[in-house]
Amino acid sequence: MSEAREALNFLEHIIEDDLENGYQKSQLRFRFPPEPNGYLHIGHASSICLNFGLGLKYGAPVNLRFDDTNPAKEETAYVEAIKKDVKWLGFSWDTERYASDYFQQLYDWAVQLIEGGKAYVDSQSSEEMAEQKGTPTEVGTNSPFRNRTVAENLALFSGMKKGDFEEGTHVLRAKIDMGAPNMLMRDPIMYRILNKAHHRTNTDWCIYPMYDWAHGESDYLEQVTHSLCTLEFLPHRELYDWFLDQIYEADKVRPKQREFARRNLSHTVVSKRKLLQLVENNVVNGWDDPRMPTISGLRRRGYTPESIVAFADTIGIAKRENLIDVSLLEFHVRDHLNKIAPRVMGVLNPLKLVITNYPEGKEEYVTAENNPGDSDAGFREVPFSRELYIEKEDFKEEANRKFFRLKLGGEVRLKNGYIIKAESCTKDTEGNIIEVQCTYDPKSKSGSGTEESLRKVKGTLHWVSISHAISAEVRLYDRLFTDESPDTHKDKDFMDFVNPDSLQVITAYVEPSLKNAKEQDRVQFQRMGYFCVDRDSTPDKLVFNKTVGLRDTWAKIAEKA
RNA sequence: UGGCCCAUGGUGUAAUUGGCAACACAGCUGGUUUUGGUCCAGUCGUUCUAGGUUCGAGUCCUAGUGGGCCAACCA
Repeated sequence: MSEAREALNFLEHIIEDDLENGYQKSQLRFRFPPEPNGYLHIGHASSICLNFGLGLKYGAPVNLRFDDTNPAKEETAYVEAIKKDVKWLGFSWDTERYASDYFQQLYDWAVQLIEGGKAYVDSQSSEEMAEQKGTPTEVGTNSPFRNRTVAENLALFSGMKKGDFEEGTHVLRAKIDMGAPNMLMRDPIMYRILNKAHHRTNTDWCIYPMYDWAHGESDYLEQVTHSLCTLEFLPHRELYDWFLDQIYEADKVRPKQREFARRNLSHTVVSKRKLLQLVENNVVNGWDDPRMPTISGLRRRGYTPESIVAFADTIGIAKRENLIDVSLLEFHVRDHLNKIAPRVMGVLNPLKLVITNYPEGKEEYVTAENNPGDSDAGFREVPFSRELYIEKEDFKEEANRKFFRLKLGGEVRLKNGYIIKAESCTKDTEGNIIEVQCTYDPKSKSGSGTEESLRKVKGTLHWVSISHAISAEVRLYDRLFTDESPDTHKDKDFMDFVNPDSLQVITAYVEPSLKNAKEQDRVQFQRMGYFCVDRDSTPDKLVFNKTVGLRDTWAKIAEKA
């Protein structure tokens, strides 16, 4: 059997090369390293799928490491939320680590650097240091403290650790090259004084390592082989390697940082800072608002983890800039929900329909298929009566041939029920249609096997029996931003593009089988879309979120006309 | 006035590493359908430009063009 060669992304090619050049497969190790300063979003999901996917592919462990080197912004609540999201996506980490686990080791290594003349304590203000840093086109100048003696540096650094100094008075810097073309190599800061309690180490420390000093060394301590991050860290790689050079021992695995392009989703923003802004300005109702591109928001919206993983697999990973259309994400959630979501009937925008020749007071049950694509899904009974609600958009007094719905004198089938014919309608004083009167063919009942029941009519409408229906709050969502790339405009702030109509709350009428629906239950309201039960739902009041609509060919036809 | 990264259909990614440019989505046509859904069949369309190396270039080289990143005691 010949097998087509599997398509690899560029990171997999790098790993395959490493495997050929001496790495043992058993040495492979990855990590997902979020900072616990916010909630994970769809971009992180992509990174999670990448790292954990690589782990699965190569049978390699993947650590979940919290990059918690800045106590000013980090909280335990975020740690818990992040763990929940990773688990929900279906991944398991090998060990749970924290950069803060390594504070002592990092400190000891820093002392070693000082002793080797590779680091010094600078006692200038940040403004002074920024000035000496130069610009991308101009070299920097050395700090007047650059040549402090080892003894002096050691004493000062130890004083910093003991809390002898105020914040901002001293920092520890690596002694590299103020003339380096790479700005990050111009004597980068390794430690700063921060009199803040850390969510894990509390007040044990008042000096904290910077990202660059902590990250690579953490990778090294965990013996991570491939440290994957986004492209904006590319210039950090030289520094990552320089720091590793200072402590690397030849018998250990030497981690390598490699960079990939961040995935950008259209009509949203994926930046913790900007998402936080949306939350703080009450543009949305919290991090898990169903309009948010956060994993918690997508979960509440009704997305399945499977659909998010499938999305991440489809878009792949590369180094070029990208803007992925959110409709691809929507495709994947439809694709999955189509397979698993039970079909039910719900009328979102009700119009009363009276069947004039149906006996008053009569009620009967019709049999409905739970999922036409899944023969194991079974059937249920739905109550039918003389007075029903249908969708307002499904009736017009007159319409052309393309309108496969109800019009005066026209026939249509009520899903799982009877064929009806619209006879007349009633309007209010403003001319709005408020009721439609129709007649039904008693012999046309679905599944009855009669000749009439087998008749083909062009349209099929969903409906609910008014006296049996349950009213429910339904939250409809539109794109959060009107622009496909709201945060890429130089002259405008992304907040200028917030869609004022991104949330619409309506009262809908749903079939009684939904009475005991539980939070997170996902259903398809036939012909309308996929919906899930929100956590605001109570036994007395059902609340649904619209996850995504069905593919809507009719909308395109209507648009053309 | 510097260094580095990137460029493949409308979108996102592939291309057996120099050998017939493919997959998914979107679009369009038709078929099936008691969801204008699903499913099925078909179809449209691509290597930024100019040189060079080569029997052969999306892939290698040079130049150009376009886009991005880099001057936080953030990560």
